[in-house]
Amino acid sequence: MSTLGYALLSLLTRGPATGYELTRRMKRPIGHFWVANHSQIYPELARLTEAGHVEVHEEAGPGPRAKKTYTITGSGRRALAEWLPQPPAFTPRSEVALKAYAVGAADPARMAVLYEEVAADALAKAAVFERELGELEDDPGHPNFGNYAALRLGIESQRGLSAWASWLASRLRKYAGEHDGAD
Amino acid sequence: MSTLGYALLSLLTRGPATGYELTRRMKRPIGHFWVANHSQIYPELARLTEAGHVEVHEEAGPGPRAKKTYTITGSGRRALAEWLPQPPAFTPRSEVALKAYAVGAADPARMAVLYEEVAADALAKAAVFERELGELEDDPGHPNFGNYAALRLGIESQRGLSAWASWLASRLRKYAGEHDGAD
DNA sequence: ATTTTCATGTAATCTGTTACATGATTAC
DNA sequence: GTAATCATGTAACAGATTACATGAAAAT
Repeated sequence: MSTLGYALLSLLTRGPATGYELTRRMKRPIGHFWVANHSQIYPELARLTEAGHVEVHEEAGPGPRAKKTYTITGSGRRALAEWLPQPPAFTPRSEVALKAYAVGAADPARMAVLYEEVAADALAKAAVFERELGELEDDPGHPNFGNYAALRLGIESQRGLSAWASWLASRLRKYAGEHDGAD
Repeated sequence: MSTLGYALLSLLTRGPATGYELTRRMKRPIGHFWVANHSQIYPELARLTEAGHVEVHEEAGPGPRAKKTYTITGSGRRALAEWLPQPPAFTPRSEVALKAYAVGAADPARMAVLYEEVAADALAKAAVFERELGELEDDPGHPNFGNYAALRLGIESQRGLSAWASWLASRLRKYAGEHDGAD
């Protein structure tokens, strides 16, 4: 099964939902860490249904097609519980880091502006996460502890990114100041 | 142009290379932040050549085909210099965070083991980056400053990840201790 | 009246992974 | 002699993005 399948099962542990609702749930807070759009979600839900990991309840919908509400099954819960403790796959693909690697190929003053923006954006994101965190409990027994744990990772990451971007921006600013007009 | 194209141009700012060599250069240190395999790289080099961003020099190769050495052109440098200061795209897709979000659906003792491993792996990675950093200069004027900057981001990220994973592991350990046998 | 929300799907395209395929040279 | 390294490609498949397509109900 694909990671998206597990992501949908994870969302369905919070309660039954339609494909439309899952598309929205993919945004807050899980969308900060995993994104998918409806054109990916609908076919994946069909696959999960065929595999017996979810069950569908159909009703008359607002549009031309039936509204389908999905519920996670025992088989779905078991599949999720087996996948979770396995070492997470990590495919490094960070455009921020890639641009840093190539930073010498661009104008340092312009790159300083970029990293000042990156630092500010990261702090703003951290603040958003912080606000969301305030509504949750730091208790592994609470059903929303997963949201809490994921948000804490987000805050940690964004703060680290902001600190790094500030450092790089100041280095580039200083260098640009020392070398402008002279080259 | 795709991000992979810019990644290859970035590598070529460090000097001419064959597709084979670029495949290896994609590993240390850039591969910590951006990965690609040769089956992606060869067609992309053909596209870059057609676009005029790189130039090819052909020689007799060890195998049945000619060995091709690629050099970045002025057009390639310009394309790279224009791309770099633009806000980096960020597609959140973190399996670690996704698993944290669903942590309540698995056995807490097993998940504690997972996050202890994640914490240890992250520290090990940070140590590798640290060693690579030792050979580089903290000076924007130095041609390898990009490597330095990227590695510092890697160290920052891995340390943050490790701290977070340790926190989560201890929370889960404590919870598992309080609740084992009782459920 | 127009826009947003709810609701579901398909098609085309792009990107990325895994596997297949060839063959010389060098190291063990 | 066997394995690793150097070197380049293609094909099949999987995963993700953008665009196309429909239509009711509610809000502005």
